[in-house]
Amino acid sequence: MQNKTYSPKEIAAFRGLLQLAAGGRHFSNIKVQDIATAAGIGKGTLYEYFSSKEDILSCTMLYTLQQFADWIEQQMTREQSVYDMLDSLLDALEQEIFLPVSALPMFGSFLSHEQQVELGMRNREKAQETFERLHEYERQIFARGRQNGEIDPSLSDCFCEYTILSAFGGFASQFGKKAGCCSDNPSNVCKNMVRQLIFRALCP
Amino acid sequence: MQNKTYSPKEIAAFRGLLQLAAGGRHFSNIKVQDIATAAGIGKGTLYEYFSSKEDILSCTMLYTLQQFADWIEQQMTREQSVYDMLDSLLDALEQEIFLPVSALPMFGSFLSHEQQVELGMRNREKAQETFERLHEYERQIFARGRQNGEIDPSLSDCFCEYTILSAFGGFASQFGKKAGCCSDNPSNVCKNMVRQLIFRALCP
Amino acid sequence: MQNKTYSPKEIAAFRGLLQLAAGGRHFSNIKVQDIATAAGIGKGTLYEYFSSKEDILSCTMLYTLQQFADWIEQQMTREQSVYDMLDSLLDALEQEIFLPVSALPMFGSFLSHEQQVELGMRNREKAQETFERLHEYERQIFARGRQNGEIDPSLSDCFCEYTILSAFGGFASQFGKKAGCCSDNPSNVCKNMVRQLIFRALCP
Amino acid sequence: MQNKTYSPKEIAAFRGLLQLAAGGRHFSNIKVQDIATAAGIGKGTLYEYFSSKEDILSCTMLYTLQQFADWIEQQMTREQSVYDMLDSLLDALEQEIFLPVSALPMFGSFLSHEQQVELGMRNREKAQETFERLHEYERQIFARGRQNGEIDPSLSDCFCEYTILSAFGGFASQFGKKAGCCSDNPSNVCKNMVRQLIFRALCP
DNA sequence: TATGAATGAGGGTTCATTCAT
DNA sequence: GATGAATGAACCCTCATTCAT
Repeated sequence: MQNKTYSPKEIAAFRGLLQLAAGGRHFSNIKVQDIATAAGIGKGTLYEYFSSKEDILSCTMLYTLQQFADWIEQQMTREQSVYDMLDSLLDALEQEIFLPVSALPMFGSFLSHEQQVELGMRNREKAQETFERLHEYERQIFARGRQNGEIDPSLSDCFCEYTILSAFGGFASQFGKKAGCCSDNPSNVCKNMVRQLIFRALCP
Repeated sequence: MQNKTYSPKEIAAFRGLLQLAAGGRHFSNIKVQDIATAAGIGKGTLYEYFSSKEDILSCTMLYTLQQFADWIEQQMTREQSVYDMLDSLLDALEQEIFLPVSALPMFGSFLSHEQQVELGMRNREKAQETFERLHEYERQIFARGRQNGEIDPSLSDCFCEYTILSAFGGFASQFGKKAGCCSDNPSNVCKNMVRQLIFRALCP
Repeated sequence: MQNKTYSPKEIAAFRGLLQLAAGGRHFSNIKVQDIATAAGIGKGTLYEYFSSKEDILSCTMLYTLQQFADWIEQQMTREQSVYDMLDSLLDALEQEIFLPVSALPMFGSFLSHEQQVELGMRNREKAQETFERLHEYERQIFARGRQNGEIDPSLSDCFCEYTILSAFGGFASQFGKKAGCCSDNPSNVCKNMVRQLIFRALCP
Repeated sequence: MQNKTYSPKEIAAFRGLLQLAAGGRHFSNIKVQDIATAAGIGKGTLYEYFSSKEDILSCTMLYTLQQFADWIEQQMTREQSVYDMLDSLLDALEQEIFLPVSALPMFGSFLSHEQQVELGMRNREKAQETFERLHEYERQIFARGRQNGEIDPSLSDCFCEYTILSAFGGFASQFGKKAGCCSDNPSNVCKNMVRQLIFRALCP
């Protein structure tokens, strides 16, 4: 239950990588030197904490998943509606509280399924545990949404999840393009679209 | 207006690359030798037709965009509802008529925005032209949908496009995972979810 | 029974490595680039023929063993005394017919026993076969020597082999020092010492 | 004349390195961390006493040479035959009194001549002095052997030295292979072969 | 025209050395 | 004094690109 604690250098590496990923670069195009520079540490130092470049990715993803799960857990204690929670999430992403929004794709289609499966080589158990934690929260949130009348009770958890992931996937994609099709404050427009898509798709 | 015609070797290269991308591999992880092998031609031959590995990608994307635009154009001549057209599209993707469905992410969030912008190095004009063709079709389709009562007239083109791209992005992502959260025929379940998401998000 | 045939590039690599080893450098101190340069080919080319730096060593050793076994086989057909054969061997080494004499240590104490055992990873069978061929020749030569009255019949094959390896080991070691303790033509003095050591140790 | 005295940490480093070398590993394959671990001290501490990895080797060699010269000097005071002294030496090596026998190659062909020359960077004078001491003892021992009728008077010091070095080189090499060609107590067999080779080669 | 052998720039990784504690 | 975390030069190896055939 207790999350692993990370050394400052490890966290620097995580943040460095996420920052680079936020630039839209694929992991294959990110050099170890880039991560080191972004983290403000020496290249060799990375290998004191990680066994390989792949390991950096896998640990970064686990770290982020854990941060995200912790954040969700905390949100769940507040008595808020599903859509309020969604707004909090959009704000948190934008403020890069636990993840630069632009790094989202790294957790989605950016990774091949194989890579996502391999994610855990070193962390398989922790990752599995965290995934299950997140799934459990998800189930609770959807259940609450159905009770509140926010989510159409006829919709399956599977569809709800697909809706949300798609909306965020599109969000990150649009966000990356900065301007998108709409001209004034792009961030707000994007957020509104995410909110609207999810609302329309899930409301009774 | 006239699409460039491609030699058999070029088409072999396109199909080879799309086939590899369909495996979920990112372009950076695909070797030139892999493309040559998948295309059934020699590695050196690729360089007779393309100036670089990047060029292969950019030409493949243009080729696919053109194929897609041609397909849409053809569909538009038929008097079908927007949702029928959507079904045709889902079938076409599944039958890999112009694009292995799993290669879709390569055209979406898989590519950084920078890469998408660079797409055209060699093909900028052609690509721009084709994008505009597609946008024009899109506008016509959305307009038709609003007239038919299939699309809520209060929704902007921007939101409609975002909805459709998100749904397909999620589709490709789920498709790549083969099984997904739902057990029986995954392809049908996926298609139903795409259809349902778009319908619920756009209907009046 | 048929030795593998080698491409010109492979042979160039073998000769390049032996030439470097002849300089007395240990394998760990020889860079892949050094081998490539000594062989007169590109660094990348080496990896078209060998899977790793270790593989270059292991193949070079097998090649040399085979060359040596072939040479011995050929010598055995001539009706010469054991000491004449010894002289031929000393000459052949000096003329680098199959091995620069200074590279001899590479086949002796230069390599740890573990390395010698691992020698064959890729070539284990071929190496074993060649070692056995050499052992068989050795037995025949010692037997002939005993019949000729050149070798004391009371001496075991084991002691004879130890004597010869020690003498050549010392030879290579002295040879490497070029001058050694004796001033005029060092090569001849060395050769005479090898001959004398073996003769005195083995004669009846 | 007075040997340098060494601190306990220096001696720990010497012993650590010799122990590792006894495993048959070449100096290039031994990491500084390995030496530190084998010596039971911190890696940084090594650099308090030695200027570089090379320096550790060079000092270890000088240390061992001095230990050896002291041992020989002590043996010379005893009135024993050359062959008795040889036996004492074989026993001492086996009991690792001043040098693990398996580390012998490091002092022989294991090192390129260049390395042996460079040995003294920091210790050139001390090393030269010790070498000369050893040479002087050697001369006295050979002279005594000739007087005793143990060594053929017609043999030069040069040949005698070559014989002994070769025999020990072969000894170390065989020793490293543990089993060798002879099955029962390998150590005894090896020692017997050394003794026999030297005896047969040098006796009148 | 089509090819793949050859290449070397560039990447991931190791490890001798330094230096703050 | 003793340490080991931090470092980056230098290594092995990959792979996009070229070019002789």
